[in-house]
Amino acid sequence: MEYNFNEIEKKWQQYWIDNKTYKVTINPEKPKFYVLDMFPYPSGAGLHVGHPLGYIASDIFSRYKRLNGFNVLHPMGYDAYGLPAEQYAIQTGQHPAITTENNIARYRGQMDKIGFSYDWDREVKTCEPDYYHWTQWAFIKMFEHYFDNDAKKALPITELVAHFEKKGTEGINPAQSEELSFTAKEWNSKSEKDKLITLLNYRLAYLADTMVNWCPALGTVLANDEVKDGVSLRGGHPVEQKLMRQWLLRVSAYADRLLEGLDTIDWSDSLKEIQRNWIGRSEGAEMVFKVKDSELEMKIFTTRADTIFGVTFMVLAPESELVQKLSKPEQLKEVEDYLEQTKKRTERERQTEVKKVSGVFTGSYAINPLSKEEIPIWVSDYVLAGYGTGAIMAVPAHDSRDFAFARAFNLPIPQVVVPKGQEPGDTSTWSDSIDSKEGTLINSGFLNGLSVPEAIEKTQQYISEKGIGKIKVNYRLRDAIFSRQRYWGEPFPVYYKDGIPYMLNEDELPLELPEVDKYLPTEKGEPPLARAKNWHTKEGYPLEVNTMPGFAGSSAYYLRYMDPKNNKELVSKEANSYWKDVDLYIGGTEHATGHLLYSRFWNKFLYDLGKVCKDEPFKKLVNQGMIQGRSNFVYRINGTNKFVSFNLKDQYDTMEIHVDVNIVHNDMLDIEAFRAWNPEYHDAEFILENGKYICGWAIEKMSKSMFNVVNPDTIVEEYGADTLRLYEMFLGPLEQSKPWDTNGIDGVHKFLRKVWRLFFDRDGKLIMSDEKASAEEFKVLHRTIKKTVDDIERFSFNTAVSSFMICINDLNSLACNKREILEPLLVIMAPFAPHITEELWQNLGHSQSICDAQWPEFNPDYMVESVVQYPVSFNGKMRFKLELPADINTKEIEAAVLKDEQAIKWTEGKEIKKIIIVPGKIINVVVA
RNA sequence: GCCCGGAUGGUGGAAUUGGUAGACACGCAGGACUUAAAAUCCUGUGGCCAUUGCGGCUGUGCGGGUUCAAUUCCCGCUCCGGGUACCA
Repeated sequence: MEYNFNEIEKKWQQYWIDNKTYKVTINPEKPKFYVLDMFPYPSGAGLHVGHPLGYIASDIFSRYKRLNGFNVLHPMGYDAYGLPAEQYAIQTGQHPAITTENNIARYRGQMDKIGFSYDWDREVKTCEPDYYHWTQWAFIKMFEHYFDNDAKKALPITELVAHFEKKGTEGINPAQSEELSFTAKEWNSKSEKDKLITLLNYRLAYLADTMVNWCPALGTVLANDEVKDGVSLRGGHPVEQKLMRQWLLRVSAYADRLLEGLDTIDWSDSLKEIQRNWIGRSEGAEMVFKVKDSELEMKIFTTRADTIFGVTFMVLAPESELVQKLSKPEQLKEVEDYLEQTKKRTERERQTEVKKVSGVFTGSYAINPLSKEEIPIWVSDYVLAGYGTGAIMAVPAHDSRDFAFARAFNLPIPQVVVPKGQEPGDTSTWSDSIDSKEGTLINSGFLNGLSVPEAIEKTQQYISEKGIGKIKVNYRLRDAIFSRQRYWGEPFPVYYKDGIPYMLNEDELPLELPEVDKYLPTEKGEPPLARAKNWHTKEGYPLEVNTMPGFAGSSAYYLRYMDPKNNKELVSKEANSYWKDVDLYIGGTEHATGHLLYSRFWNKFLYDLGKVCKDEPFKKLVNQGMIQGRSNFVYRINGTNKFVSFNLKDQYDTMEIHVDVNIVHNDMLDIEAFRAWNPEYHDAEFILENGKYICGWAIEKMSKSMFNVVNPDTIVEEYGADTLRLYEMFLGPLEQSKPWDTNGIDGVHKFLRKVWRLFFDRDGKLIMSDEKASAEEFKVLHRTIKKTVDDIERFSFNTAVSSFMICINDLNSLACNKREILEPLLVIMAPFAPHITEELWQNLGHSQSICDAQWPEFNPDYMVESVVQYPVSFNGKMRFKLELPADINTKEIEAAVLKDEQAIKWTEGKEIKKIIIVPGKIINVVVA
């Protein structure tokens, strides 16, 4: 009987379903372990071999933990809302719910064939009302809370209101959009409407007019993490800045906690670094510059207060409100022209034309609070409205942007910092600003002679005392825009009364997504939901027509898995206090600044509410690398239908053509399949080398257009799921990106057949012996157990697979068929190749699934050696090996080496200076 | 520009704490079995030199350094990948 993977895999996949092998429930008797995969967006293309890489790794870890006595939560679901389904709906008129459901079914089918140990009873789909009920619920809660900077947590907005009623804004420190200050009397005299408008300034979910990334092609706004290089991440469409009234989440309030939390979690350094950069904390000072002959003031943020004597002009962002106020009548026309001109530039142009200096003088002057000098105020788009205060003090000598600007407009460039070991220079000869992070202050009044850090300290002290400014921390992280002008997303639980937003009652949730006649904006340009009939409350108030963005549904899904059927709350106390947090999260780095930041924010908010018991949701995170495509090429001789093999192509004038990698094996073209692949090639002729047609290859992105997409189904059919699992792991380190290359897959498949033959003879008879195993056999087994444990624990699955190969090769040469050895071996291989091990396990007479077997304990006694093969080196170069008893001491080893014949040959005529002996490891003889 | 990774045979990769570089696998070459093929098994396989035997030299992107000993640590570069950017 041969290893019939098709039959075996089908059999066990059915067995696992029938026996609910992977169903998991709360069990206080056992320690919990939560292994999570980033759930997929079910696209129309189905899974390709890159997707399961992380799933296989997490599955191995889950099974490993289960065999070690843990109660393992290992769920899967779908991030089902999203743009592609809607785009498709627009084109075809098909309801996105239907295409999404179809795609999910396809994904599920593909995943089932790989033999994952998911508890499918816990499946979630973000587009189902039972699920988004809790997305909407969380939104209402955010609306009803504000962030208290002193308590460093979210508190009910009612507490803020109570404070306002008694003391106004006095003595309270809330996170806010705009710094407001009013007395209790002022608050109490506000109208109800005014109060509600004012409160939006504090709510964690709030409505505001903000500059948004508007993507005309997608007809929606996008969050910062959905935009890259001025184009949408999805589709690559241009994005422009637009002022719109939008829902936002006050993520910035949690900036400090998001930053500090990174120190407590086990994520890769690079990922933590990406998040740190994205949060972008910078300490500095906020300073006030008075405007000459005016009551107005300019507020700026700087990290380099020490360079204030080097300021020769001020710059406002074009979007700043001060621009209008500060522009003198004689300059107004010019300023307005400039604003018009910058408005026209898209974000993309603004970024690509970084070097192009532009700006306009307002006609106003500011007064340097320290030097009392009058300095001109300019407007330029190199200053961003969204960061700091939207205004800067320009220090041209020590900032390259300010330098370029000063040069372009002939503004003075005084040097104020001299780098260590240098003399003050003539700035008119400079081609760029000079670095000023270290050095000594000059031309700076009372700061002269101080070092940079001393000067920063002294200036900050001075401006605080004089009330010119204050020390301030700024963040790059901005609040997340939460509205999308699209159909296929969660509806907001919001209605409007007199233009003011109100939340639905919790008992009215979920607010289900309505049907619409078309998935397009209305004539008036309103989002698709405005087409829905009866889209208002019982009382007739209109409901919100925006929907939530993609990251809404993925921000708390890991909590829902703990208690997926609960219709009273997101997750019960009981379930949350048992499962707590995700112990291992595996997914791609592409979510570093989106999902992984938002869900940490979302979780921290729920933590503040007391709904979850952990401040950080994902204890350990591992990024799997991307699987790239490996394309194959054929070479057609120009003007013919003749194809020449790779190594002969230089002799002809050829054209490189992509060929479907599925009809190429080990770079060898299946000529018949090629002829059938495309009618154009039906009569193709070939120039072969050694009777074969060899294809060229290249590493490219896996995509349909390059014909290099490989589906897991194809591999499963040809080699089986166990081979696919082993091979994806064997390909290399999990975290590394690598091309999919099937050239080595025969090796792992051959390995599984060897395993099979250890159990069955040629006639399919089980050859299992109950004889006592030899010391040698035990040594092989226990060496493998130890290696496997070490490798799994450090996510080095590729070396674990090779240790299995070594083990099987060794047992083969020992002709070992002893139950004592093979049974534990099956258990340690089970996480990697669950089907074949189940089958063999059953053949050994077990009636229970191998999933519930016990992990064999490593016994070091079997590893003890009586002799050591010492490598003997001379001056660090290994020359020969010397077998010595393991229990002799250093002196004895030295003596043994010195009298060894080969050692004598190497030391002949030379002086032995030293002999280094690391017992059990190495001997190194140092000779002159 | 800045930050973070990485570079090892023809290929994917291994070497976990500074201690035998190239495990394991693919590919290739040769051989066994076979009428033949497939499957399977055996041998060899970093490079150069010597191959009549032992063997010798060299080698982990490049150039230095530390050390008895460096793929591993330090300094300086080159190239590749990722993140990020008029962030004041």
